[in-house]
Amino acid sequence: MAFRIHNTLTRSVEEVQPAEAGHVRMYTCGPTVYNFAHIGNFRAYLFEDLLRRHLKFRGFRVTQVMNLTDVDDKTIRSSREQGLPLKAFTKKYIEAFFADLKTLRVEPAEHYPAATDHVPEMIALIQTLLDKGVAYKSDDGSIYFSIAKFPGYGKLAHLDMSGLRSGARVAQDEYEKESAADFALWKAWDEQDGDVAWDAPWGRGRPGWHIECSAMGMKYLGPSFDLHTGGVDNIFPHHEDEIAQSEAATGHPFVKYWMHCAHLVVDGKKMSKSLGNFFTLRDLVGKGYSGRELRYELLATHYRQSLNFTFESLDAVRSALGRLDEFSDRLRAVAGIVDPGIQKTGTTGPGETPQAGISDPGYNLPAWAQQALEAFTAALDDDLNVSAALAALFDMITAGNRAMNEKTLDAAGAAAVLGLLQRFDAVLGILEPEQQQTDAAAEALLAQRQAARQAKNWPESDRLRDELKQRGWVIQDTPQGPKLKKI
RNA sequence: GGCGCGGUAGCCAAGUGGUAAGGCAGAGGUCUGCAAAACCUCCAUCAUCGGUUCGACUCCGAUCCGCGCCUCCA
Repeated sequence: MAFRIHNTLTRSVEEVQPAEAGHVRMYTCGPTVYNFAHIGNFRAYLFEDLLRRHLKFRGFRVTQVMNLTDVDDKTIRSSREQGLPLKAFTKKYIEAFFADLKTLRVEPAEHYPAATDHVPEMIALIQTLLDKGVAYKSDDGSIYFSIAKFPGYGKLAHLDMSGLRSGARVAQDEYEKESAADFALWKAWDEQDGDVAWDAPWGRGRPGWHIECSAMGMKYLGPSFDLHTGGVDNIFPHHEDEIAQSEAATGHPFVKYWMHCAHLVVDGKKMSKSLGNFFTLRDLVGKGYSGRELRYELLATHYRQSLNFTFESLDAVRSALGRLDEFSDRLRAVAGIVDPGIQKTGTTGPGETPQAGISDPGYNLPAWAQQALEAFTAALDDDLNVSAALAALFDMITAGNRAMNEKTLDAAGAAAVLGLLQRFDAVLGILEPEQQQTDAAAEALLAQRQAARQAKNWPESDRLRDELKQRGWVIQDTPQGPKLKKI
């Protein structure tokens, strides 16, 4: 089995074969840092994270670049409205972005280049395009790319540009372009830009949007690299234009595989502020959802399928994760690893922190776990079919719980399955629970209840259980003793 | 108008030319002092209408509905 992905360029599923064997170079379109990112944005970043993690799971070395677009119309406008220099304005949102990625357990990329730190590279690229005659300067001093000079234009979006040249849709204010579909490589300075400007050989101004990704992608990954991703809305014009300007400049194919994730909708509708269904990650964390829960919700749908975000399904995630945690706890108990979540009353305190061997997966794996590993791998190999991978995981949980009920899983087997879970989690990033804070008062009540139980004082025992429930804790009586779970 | 994606159980969501994964919720049962957790059992004929086929949810056509792109939105 090999890892196969859907390539937008060919509209077919292809095996991942990087130019350099075993090393994938990928460019993932990042945020425009003029605001807090919303959950739709993070759906894309989580898709990219899954891609990255599965590549690594498959043994590839990954070099990932994610750009930070810190100069564009909206960014300039907002920074001026707030009376802040561009860098000072974007700093806040860049920091928020990285904090949000951490909340969602996204693995860091190798490079996070900011557009404003790479203007010289962009100028050089534009100069090359001017020298080659595929770009031209308009009356106002802007530089445009002439799509008529690039025969392959439209190959990614599968657009036939001939129909667009009629001029019917040319906007009034775009008279300076030779063709309506030509796009800006460089925008001449105007008053609205304030002090946001750089000097180029052809005049003062700022780079167009598309050029940053070409310049930075090539700088960090080479003139030709393996993978480029983004949301479907980036296919045209952004990625189409990247291909045109990059390939026109270098004469080499820019990117081998293009992957695009579908959008997220909320309750079946496009997310918009006017509908009141627009959420940033921060909004949802504020409503009490954890990064882990949101990660699961945003990750569990296949990336090429539009994701219907609902609070109902987000609540379902909480239950599903609870079952995952329960399974890990049981495995640890069987493996003889003291679980910090299990409060043993009586002789054993929670002091011992054993480093019991999480053995190398593959050894001692029960048949059902081996089967799960194979199904899990095959699912993700098939264009990141994460839903099927999760199904394999849950099938394993059912089989594993059954084995533990029947006492057919020994300590070594349990340790091996724990090791397998860790391998799964290297890809999914959802299995490690959030730190559960301990509550001394609750533990005292738990001990009292245990004493009441030993005295067979059931009314008192039940009363204490109710009291704990009031405080947000539910009790589970296990063979290892009673356990507290946060509701 | 052009191009593209999708409509699968109460909700979320995979999938296949031969009679539908998984999760959540729900019902019954086992276990438990009672619970909780776990396990077992049950719970859909795949938008509609035609067609192709021995056989379609899966292929083709039409219709309805939802969503996206068609110049800077992941």
